[in-house]
Amino acid sequence: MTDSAGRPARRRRGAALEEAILSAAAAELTESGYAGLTMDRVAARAGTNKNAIYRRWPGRLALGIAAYRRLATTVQPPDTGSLREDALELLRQANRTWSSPLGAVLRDLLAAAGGTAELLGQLQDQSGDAVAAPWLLVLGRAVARGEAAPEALHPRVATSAVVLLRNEFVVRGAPTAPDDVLVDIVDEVYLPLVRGRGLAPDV
Amino acid sequence: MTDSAGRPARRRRGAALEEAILSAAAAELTESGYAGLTMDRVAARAGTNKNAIYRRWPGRLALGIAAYRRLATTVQPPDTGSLREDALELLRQANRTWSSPLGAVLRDLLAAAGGTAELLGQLQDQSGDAVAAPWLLVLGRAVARGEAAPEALHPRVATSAVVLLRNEFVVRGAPTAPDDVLVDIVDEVYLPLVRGRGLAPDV
DNA sequence: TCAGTTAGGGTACTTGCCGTACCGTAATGG
DNA sequence: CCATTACGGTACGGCAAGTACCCTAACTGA
Repeated sequence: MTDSAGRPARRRRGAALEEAILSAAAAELTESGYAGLTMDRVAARAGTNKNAIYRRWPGRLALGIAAYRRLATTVQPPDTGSLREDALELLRQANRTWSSPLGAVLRDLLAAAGGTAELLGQLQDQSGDAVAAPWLLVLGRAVARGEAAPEALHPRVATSAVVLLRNEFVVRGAPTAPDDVLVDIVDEVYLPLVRGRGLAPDV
Repeated sequence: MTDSAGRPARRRRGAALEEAILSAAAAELTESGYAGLTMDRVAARAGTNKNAIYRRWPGRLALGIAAYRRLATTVQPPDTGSLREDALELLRQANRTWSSPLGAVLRDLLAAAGGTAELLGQLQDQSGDAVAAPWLLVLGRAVARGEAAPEALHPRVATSAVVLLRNEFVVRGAPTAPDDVLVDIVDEVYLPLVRGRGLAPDV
């Protein structure tokens, strides 16, 4: 016996079923966003039912986060030899991510997690620490080249550009940030910040 | 005839009814947050029914935004004579706002508006432009005192501190940001940024 | 003053989705 | 080969958004 999709009647269990559920949830997430991620649809798409889902995840949000994790792409740290170009490239990558449908998903998940540190932590790999690493890498090279002050190797300083960019998405409803904005952030904020430190400590 | 709350049986219309609805919605928002803002409860609390609400606002989100606007407090720009203290005070005000129940409401509303520029614009008065003004004011005074470079009078530069603080709330689930973080933002990012500009234009 | 019009009030209903419960049965492991 | 576990099917209960009607109070202007 096979169903209409040709799925064998063989009953899946354990990892195989979990894989099918996550895959279906990820597909729903990309097609319809988090708002369209309903338990019924995921179950139907995975060829199973809600029991199997609730046995693995406590609710819709947890499933959404788990499904998102397999969609998130990792950042590729550039190495152009110029801090300005490296920073712009990182911002452009971030801009592409945030302005893609996946960016909307991530924003919805962050909002749904809304202060639940436990769940937020599972997203932080993609939105927090995983973001800081490439910036510190790029900035470290710039420091070695003398393009930036060593004091700038500070997580908050290093990631300030991408935080400012994210603000564009949160406050403006911009579907995508124009390249001007990225250039502005780099030239008006980021480069002056990482270069011009240690000027006059006490004013 | 009066109902159990003592409301006169006189049927309210127009502005009076709208006021009652907004007032009820604002109360629900403060007590139960945006998640607890249901049309039925607002209608019951206002002593009316959902018809009157839907005749004025297209949906729950629009009502939530309208109700939020009457809860939002305006920023009081400090003038301590020191940019560092002014900036810290502005950050502390922002920190109080974001960490209050109202902050959670604002975050939920921003998320629910999620890219709808039209609705987002109605919140922008509270989260965007209204934020920039006091920072530019404070920074303008600092420039006059010689505490900051004139080039720093740029909206993106002037508001960078508060944007970084907001990031703490979005990424970490922190209910409130420790004062250390505010000091860190001011000393490690903001002051170096607004002071140390115009160092070496071409590197 | 008195129709005629507008806008509230009351209520019931449809739809959608989360989360739960129950039961029969296939898969698995000893 | 049987006991146990986990999946499939299905049916609910609950809640909230949004819609549809109908009745009636409040306003409007001739």
